[in-house]
Amino acid sequence: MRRKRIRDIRNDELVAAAIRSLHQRGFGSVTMAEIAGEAGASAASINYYFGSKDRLMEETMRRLLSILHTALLTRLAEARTPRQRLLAIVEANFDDTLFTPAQCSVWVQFWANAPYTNSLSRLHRINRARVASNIRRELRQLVPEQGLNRVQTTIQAYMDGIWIEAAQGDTIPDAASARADARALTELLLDRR
Amino acid sequence: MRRKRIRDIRNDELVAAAIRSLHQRGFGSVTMAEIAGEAGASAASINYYFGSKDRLMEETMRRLLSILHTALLTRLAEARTPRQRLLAIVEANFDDTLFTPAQCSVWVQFWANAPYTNSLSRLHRINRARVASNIRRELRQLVPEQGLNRVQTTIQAYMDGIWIEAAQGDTIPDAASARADARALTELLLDRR
DNA sequence: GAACAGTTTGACCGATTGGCCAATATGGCC
DNA sequence: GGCCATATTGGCCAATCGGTCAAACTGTTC
Repeated sequence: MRRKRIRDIRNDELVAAAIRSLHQRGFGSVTMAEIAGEAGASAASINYYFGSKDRLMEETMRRLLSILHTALLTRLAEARTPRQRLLAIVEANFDDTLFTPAQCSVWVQFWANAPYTNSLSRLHRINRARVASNIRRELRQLVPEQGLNRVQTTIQAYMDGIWIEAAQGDTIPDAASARADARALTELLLDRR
Repeated sequence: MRRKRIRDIRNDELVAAAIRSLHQRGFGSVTMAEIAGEAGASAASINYYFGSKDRLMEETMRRLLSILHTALLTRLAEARTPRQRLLAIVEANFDDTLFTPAQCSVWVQFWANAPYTNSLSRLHRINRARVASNIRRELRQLVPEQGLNRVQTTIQAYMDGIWIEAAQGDTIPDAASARADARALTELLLDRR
């Protein structure tokens, strides 16, 4: 077994610290010193490993996207029909590894700041388009053409809205019931349209 | 007719400039100089009229809430049945005066920053609770008790998600079709559950 | 233990920002 | 015109932050 390089260890530590710090302080006011402190390191080490604050933010967002991607692949592996694959896509967004207060919070922050940071904007646009494309691919075999666009938009808007609600923190997020609710709405849209 | 006081004129100008600036630069990076420049004034005048940047942000959010409230009252005045009142609440969120790129953008910024600013947090929590309460009041007469919670959550999540999509700017928001889509989803939830 | 690549940090710098203040301008009112 | 409350701004300051750099530390290899 290969030894883990220090570089990889520190990358993981700093990204994890960034997620916690973003959740606590917010994108607009979080500082490099806070993130470094959260990771038990110094602010300078962030520049040593990532080059700049922006790059750390970019890598943090890549981490979230990677978690979503992993959850999606795991669920897709067991899906056999278009209907099952669509539900896999929807439920992946509320996977236990993804639907936590801190990560929902960070995701909302990225939504708000993506339009104003080039690197984040690219990642965000690509991910959004990919999710939309995945949903539409399955929907084409499930609903008539003229309703496809609206069903896809509705599903995506609902998922985004649930994340917002979770990020507000007025209710503790429960991934399992979030999946059940999302599944219920999706099936309602499929069967009754 | 009373003459409009200069104070009121400047308040309106600066809040309008803040909305435009927030849309263009984002909450995290907008500066008092930019907002003042957008309004054709100096940065010091913001402190003269609002006392601080935070207070200007608070007043800006109050303005958005006020626009929503006005749109809601206008539509509620013509609603006679619980079903009509529920649709009035839903469609008010996509009123022509509210559902613009700039305002959607600003609203998302407030969502992201509300947890980290006391004054915004209060406003945000109050508004969210009020909208939820309004929806539930009508739903109680439209759906059975056990489904009430989920229908309300679904409607609110959908509306938030549509605003997020509009704020991303990949599609130009069309208030009329947004109302039609929201109405369609609401009616689907009412009739088929 | 010498040499070297990789790692870590304290100290510092330049740039930016929000807010303050004194000075000036404006405009009604007698 | 003179007076005064109101309105407006340029200049300034203290604080903060991201990023640089040289120095120090660590561990591995010969």
